[in-house]
Amino acid sequence: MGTEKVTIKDIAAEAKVSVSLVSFVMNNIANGRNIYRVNKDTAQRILEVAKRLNYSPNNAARSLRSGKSYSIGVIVSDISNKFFADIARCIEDRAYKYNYTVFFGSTDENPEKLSHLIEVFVNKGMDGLIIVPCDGAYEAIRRVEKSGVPVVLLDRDVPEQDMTGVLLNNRKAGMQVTSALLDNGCKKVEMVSYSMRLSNIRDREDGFMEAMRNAGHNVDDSMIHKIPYGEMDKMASVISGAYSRGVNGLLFATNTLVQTGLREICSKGLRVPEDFRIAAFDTNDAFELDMMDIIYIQQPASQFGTEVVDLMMKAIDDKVKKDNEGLQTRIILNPRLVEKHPRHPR
Amino acid sequence: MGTEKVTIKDIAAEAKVSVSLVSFVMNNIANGRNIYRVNKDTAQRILEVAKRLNYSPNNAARSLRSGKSYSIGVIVSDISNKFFADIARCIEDRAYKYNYTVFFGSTDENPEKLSHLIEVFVNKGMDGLIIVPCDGAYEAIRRVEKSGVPVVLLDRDVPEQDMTGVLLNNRKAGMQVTSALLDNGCKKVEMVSYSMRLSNIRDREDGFMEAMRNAGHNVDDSMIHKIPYGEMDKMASVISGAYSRGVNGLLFATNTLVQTGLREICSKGLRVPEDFRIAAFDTNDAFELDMMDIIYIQQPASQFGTEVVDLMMKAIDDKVKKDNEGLQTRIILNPRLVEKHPRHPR
DNA sequence: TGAAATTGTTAAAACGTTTTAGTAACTTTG
DNA sequence: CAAAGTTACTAAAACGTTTTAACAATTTCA
Repeated sequence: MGTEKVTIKDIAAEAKVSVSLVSFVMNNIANGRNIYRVNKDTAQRILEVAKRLNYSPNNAARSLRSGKSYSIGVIVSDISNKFFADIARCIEDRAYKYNYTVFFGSTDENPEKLSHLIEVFVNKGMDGLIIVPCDGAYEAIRRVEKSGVPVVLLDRDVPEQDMTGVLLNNRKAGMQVTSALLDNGCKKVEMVSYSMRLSNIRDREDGFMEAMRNAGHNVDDSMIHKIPYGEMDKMASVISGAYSRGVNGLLFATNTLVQTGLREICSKGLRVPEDFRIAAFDTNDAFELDMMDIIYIQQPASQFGTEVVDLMMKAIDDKVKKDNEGLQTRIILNPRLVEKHPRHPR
Repeated sequence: MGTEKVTIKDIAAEAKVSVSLVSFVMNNIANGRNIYRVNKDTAQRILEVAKRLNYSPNNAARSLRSGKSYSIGVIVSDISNKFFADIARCIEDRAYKYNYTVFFGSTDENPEKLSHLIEVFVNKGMDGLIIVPCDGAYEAIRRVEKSGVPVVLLDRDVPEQDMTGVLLNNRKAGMQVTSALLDNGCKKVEMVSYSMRLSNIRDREDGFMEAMRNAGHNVDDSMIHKIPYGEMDKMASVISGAYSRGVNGLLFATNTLVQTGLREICSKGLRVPEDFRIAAFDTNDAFELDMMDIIYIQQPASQFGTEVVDLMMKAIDDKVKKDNEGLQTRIILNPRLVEKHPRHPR
């Protein structure tokens, strides 16, 4: 019972041609090219038979022969984080258009996990890797790229080396969101960030500093509170410290930070926006709740997805053509500022 | 430069044996069996060489020859929904233990999309499909199962046919959460649900009705407000209707519904839990915010993941053994009630 | 002691594609 | 009208595994 798989051979028999010809037609005519000068009518006949028999190529055989897997690996820090989940879906949709499939993996900001995932994905024969770098994994990323596997960075940069990637203009975003806090009447603004050395976070911090300076504030490092990743319990003292210093505007560097920060603020019985006005980067299910009074930077998830896949396809293409050796492209996307002030703040 | 892929042939040459022997060893000895009576020492030597050369099997070749792809497809309604995202990660982790890889797809509750995904996944040669059924796609699911592809249901049942699957005891969950609302002093409780015919939602509704009856309330259908999927604008009138009728407890059937419901409640300037006490199923980033006063049913994501993958592995095994024809297993998980009442409600 | 069973190993076919190197059959050139 | 070129097609090798059938060499059995 069931799917007696129809192969290229069945089509060849049915259409009374050789398997080679069928292969040519499937690969080239179907895509608009005709570098193998096949007769128009024969090609048509083959395509018709293929459709009638409901042919679908055997991926394993195709991979084996061509050495390509028609799949890419995507390594993010946490696929269940809303920001990455949204991008993941866009990547998937875009890759589907190129007939590529996508595998996902999460590092939890752990460089060993990242190295492990790179190894697993390379061993599976992925044609390329889209990577969200984490602190301490830069060497591993450089190594796999040097070994000839196309790599495209996402969301964050790798220091001291130009690599192809798609990033947000985080500096600009940091300035925008800080200015918005100040414009909303905050006299004393501080920032809560991670201590990890990640390009996106550093750029957000720089943007914050610059906007503060531009607004005539004296700025120094003590205005940015850095929490080590995984030590969220430090948030309590950060919040109470800020409150005691009379801070009335808080900028959080990521959606995970703002989540914990808000929880802390609530559990202390403090109010938003009366005691603290809140601003953050990325989005979060909670922001959708209209009760939230918040300013945040929305990242263009679907642009991230399409651009990063397009870059990857180009990189894979260039590789088989041995073309473009050592050329890097980087795409910088623009942030979008969202201000939410519910009608009934109460 | 780089990964000159080492094959079984290289190992054979290095260890001075035939490729067949290497294959036997890799497939059987490595897994503890020795059905091919290979010499212990030879086997050891081969394994050592393999490790030294950092061998990793070519998946395409292995698939091609064996007819198995060592991959499974997972079709959920929306992979960016927190509930499914959490389960997805657990499925992935569990499948990895069996050396299987996982592909994901989202239906958005659209039966055509589901049929399409089934076709795509089957054509890709998946060894089995884990499916969250959506309304109207039951025929397609039965068909693919009949055609011989192992199918395991997740989260929801398919009516009028026993199929293998992992489900929550939604009836019990509905009773628990309704009782909790009543215990918290709600005198008049109603439910907001979807109009889709989904087993999990129907069971939750049944549980609600039963708990209400048990508590001595008169119940009828008008106490359950059914919103068509994708017509969330209907929420506004549901909320204001409930408010005008003096309802003070609301049970939402899913995390998407409660999200919209809360937004609506806030934007009307109503308060939680003073005006409405809120209860729901599934979780959500927003629930993590401690400001939320809410009662909800937590589903055991990691159990869902492990059980569903284990069932799948068994189904694939049974299939190659032509064993177990027509036998169905279903696993019913237990809900966990969470009550969150923040210390500083406002 | 000779036949039968067991152990350890290998050769070779097969899986479904892609791609190289060819070959007829025509058509164009000089 | 022969040489060169073009068009339309094919045979066959290759990709890296798994698995069947076979074969020595050794051990067990009667």
